[in-house]
Amino acid sequence: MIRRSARRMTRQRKIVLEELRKVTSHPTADQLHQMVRRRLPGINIATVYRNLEILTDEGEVMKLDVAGTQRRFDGNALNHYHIRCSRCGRVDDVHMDVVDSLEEAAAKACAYTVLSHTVEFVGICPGCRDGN
Amino acid sequence: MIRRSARRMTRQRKIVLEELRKVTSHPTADQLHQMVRRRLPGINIATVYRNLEILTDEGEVMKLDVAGTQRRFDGNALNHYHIRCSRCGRVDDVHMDVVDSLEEAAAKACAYTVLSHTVEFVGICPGCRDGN
DNA sequence: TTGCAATTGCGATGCACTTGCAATAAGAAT
DNA sequence: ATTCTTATTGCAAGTGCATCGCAATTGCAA
Repeated sequence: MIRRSARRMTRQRKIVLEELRKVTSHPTADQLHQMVRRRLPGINIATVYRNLEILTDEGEVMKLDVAGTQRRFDGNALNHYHIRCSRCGRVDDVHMDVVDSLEEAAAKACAYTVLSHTVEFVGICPGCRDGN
Repeated sequence: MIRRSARRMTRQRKIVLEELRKVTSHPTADQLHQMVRRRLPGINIATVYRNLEILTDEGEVMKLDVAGTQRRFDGNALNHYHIRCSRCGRVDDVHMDVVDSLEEAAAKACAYTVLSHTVEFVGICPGCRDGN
């Protein structure tokens, strides 16, 4: 019988999750590493990556593979849309309804079994637009 | 006066574009490199990358920065949606209408100037589903 | 034909992420 | 509490994709 290995709630994993949940920004792994380091100075970046992978796997957090740039992470695992600033790379949530009907439309339009969808908007953030 | 440098249609650039237009798949840079190499054995991968960058810039082709995987390229620069197989990584077009109203909704829901959007579906392709 | 900047090929480099491995430490069993 | 198993960690080295510096080449306008 295939048994998935028991997960342990290590200090590292706990703090990675706490710090990610604490912010509404979408930090990259190394930004989060900096944040976590303030509470756990010795933690290694590889550990942060490994835990983010596991937490994503468990559905606790969300991995954002945003267009061609560095991966970012989101403490909110519910599907929601994002917008990325094409000038500074910043990523924000877009507080609009998720359009689940897109998936039905896609299912009709291709031969795949559709599982999920993501929407990414690209634009200019207020900071960049208003010149800073 | 700022003058963007004059572009030259080199043999390399021409063939990169032709090969990419020739297929409906969404090759990665190195897949395209292989294809181009059959006609131009000496071409370097860096040249392929540079040309894809320039052609994207000119709106001739589209760069697909698909979720966390290797970058892919699309000979069709008009906005359309894609679906990625979560098992094999293959990417296909989804022949459904582009929902431009998403951008209006996003504009209302955040403070950005919205420029564009992309939708990516994730699913299981027929080949993987039907067991191969 | 000439001049020259855009482009190429090549190797080196960068960057983000992953992995192998020995040491450490959760947390279940005793 | 103590023991035991094995998941997890820190570290360093490794990967893979993409980019860069530079000298040589080549479009192409004059």
